[in-house]
Amino acid sequence: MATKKLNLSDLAQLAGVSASTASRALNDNPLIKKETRERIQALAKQHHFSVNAAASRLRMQKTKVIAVIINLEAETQQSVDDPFLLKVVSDINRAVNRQGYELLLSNSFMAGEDWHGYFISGRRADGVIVIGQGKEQARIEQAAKAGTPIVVWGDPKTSANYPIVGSDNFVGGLTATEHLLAQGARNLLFMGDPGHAELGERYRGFCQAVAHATDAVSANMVKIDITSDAAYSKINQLLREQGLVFDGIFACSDMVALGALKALKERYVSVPNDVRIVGFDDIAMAQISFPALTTVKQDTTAAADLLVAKLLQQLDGKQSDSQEVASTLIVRQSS
Amino acid sequence: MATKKLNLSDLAQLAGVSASTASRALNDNPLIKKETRERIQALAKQHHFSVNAAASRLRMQKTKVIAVIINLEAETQQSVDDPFLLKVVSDINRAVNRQGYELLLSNSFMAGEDWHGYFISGRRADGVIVIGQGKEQARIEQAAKAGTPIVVWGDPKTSANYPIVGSDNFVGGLTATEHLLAQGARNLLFMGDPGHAELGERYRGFCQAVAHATDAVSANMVKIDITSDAAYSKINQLLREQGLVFDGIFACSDMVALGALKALKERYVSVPNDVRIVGFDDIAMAQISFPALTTVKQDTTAAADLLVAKLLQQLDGKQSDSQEVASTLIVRQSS
DNA sequence: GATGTTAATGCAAACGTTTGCAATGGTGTT
DNA sequence: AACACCATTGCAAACGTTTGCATTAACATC
Repeated sequence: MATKKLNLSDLAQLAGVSASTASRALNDNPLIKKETRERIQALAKQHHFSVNAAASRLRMQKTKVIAVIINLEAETQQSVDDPFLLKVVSDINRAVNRQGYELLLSNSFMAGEDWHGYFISGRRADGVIVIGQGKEQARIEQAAKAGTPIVVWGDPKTSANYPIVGSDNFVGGLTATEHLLAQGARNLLFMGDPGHAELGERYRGFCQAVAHATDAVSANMVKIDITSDAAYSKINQLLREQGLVFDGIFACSDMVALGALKALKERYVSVPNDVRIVGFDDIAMAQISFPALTTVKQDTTAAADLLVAKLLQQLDGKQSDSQEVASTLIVRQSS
Repeated sequence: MATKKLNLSDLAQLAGVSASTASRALNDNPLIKKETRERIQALAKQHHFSVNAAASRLRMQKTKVIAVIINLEAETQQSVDDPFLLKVVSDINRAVNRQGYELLLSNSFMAGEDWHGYFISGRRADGVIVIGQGKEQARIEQAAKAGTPIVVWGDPKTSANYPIVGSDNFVGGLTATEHLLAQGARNLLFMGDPGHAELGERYRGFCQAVAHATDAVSANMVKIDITSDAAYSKINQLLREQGLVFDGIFACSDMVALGALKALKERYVSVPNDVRIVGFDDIAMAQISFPALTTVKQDTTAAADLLVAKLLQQLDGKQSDSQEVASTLIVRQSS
């Protein structure tokens, strides 16, 4: 049990200096004589002193905190545990820490409508990273307009008054679909929800590949939630009602792909012989599934670094724009 | 673009009252006449005013923030993206928010050695939730001894000076193994790392089931990292060097189980006919894998609520003890 | 020896809230 | 009419830093 709360003045007194000297010493300010600095720092360590962040933030007008908002529309229970989302959070956490910032994990529930008010005016964070554009960007736009330093993980093609970092979803969808065609699929199925910005781009890529195909190709789209459950039931329903009317699936996410895969395997449809499947994201499960899943890998690590870098730029008053990170097709056994 | 930073005094001036009245009004203090309160609250909303959290925390000596530390020893890149860990974080986030607290996501890197100094003395959080006991509990113990309000997700059987919430890993391991035996397995394999507190308990359950078996049973343990990759290579190695010397696997986590499953399928070992597999955690993938994975489900939602409740109790000065949450065997096709 | 120069440190204000206590005005009681 | 009482509001201090400016001491310059 600590005896009492030790503050900067107490520490200064112990060292026989003033609070200002102690403060400067702890911040390695060269104004203070080197040996004094080291003596005070040693004393601080010895007494387990640490600066009161609340006081420091109040005085400095900056928090050294970055808020991360997981931006899901319906906050559907399922999509929250999509491993991909959480991978993104994890990578951002790393990137944020590396820059000496802390990560405040938030969601629509806590932050409410007025992000600028809550985070920035409320001095809870210096900037905001939003994961997922969602279907409506009103709140993001409003926050940006209010002057919030903000960056978004989403589809960089979207024109916006804030920078967006994400994969080239169009090209990703295009190459995935071209791959399906090259593997001999002629009756394609897109599974996902094109109303969602990023998924819409993937669908556009899908359509373009189909349109430019040399052979006759049929293409369908089924709009489903981005969960493996939804994909599983949908495929079951299709097989039941229409039989095997497709021989290639481009799933908007790996979770969707894996749900579809399971339904097919249960009905003894051979993958990749009867149906070829390509997913998106390259979550850990993709290479562990059987057959291993062909997918479009998103470079979340690079993206996280970019997101943080662009946010810090804004904190420095500089402008920054949207940027794409590479997405690469990883061919495995499912196609 | 907001005109200028609006503070409480400004708002008070706009309302024609003093800052103290405004403060009380915003906090719904019944000292203030109801209509005055509502007038000020409306004014605050209208002007997008929000309280400066830094100042408030400084004055109140509490932050309304809870820090969550993901406590991985080697911080192995792999285990960080175990979906289960992130599911726990996600559930805790929900529970924390529900109690009106915010979640500061941290890790060993930021927090350093002295958790009490960093979080509590540093006024970054009011309490700490640690995910994972790890192999050495020195830092947790030290923080608890220093008076940090702290709770841990881990194995509740461990005796400690801080409350631990987690599944009954022993019983979980026991029932999983009994199930394997009941399904006819006689040559069992435990995959995991018993040096890890929770996994050690699961292994103890495993051993007990083996010891109490009526038939002659062989049991082996392979110590591996808790990743699907490690499991995959290990099973491959075993098959190559020794052939199929087991007919039942109890994997310490679903990720490990799925890695093993893949290796078996690739070598045309039939699951569950030749080998039965049981995992642990019940991550989303467990029911999507093929065959669907039998596993021991951990009730992370209930655990998260408990963790937060116990932490808040400590903030109220009350003591709280370790507690187990139910773990239930979910039988699927892999056994 | 007076003066300018530099290095090191201290003083005091400011950041924006919250809250104990005092003050005000109105109402009811005797 | 004097008093007590209550409801409502304001005053001012305190939370613990950081930093512009003033201060001090030491030392070199002319």
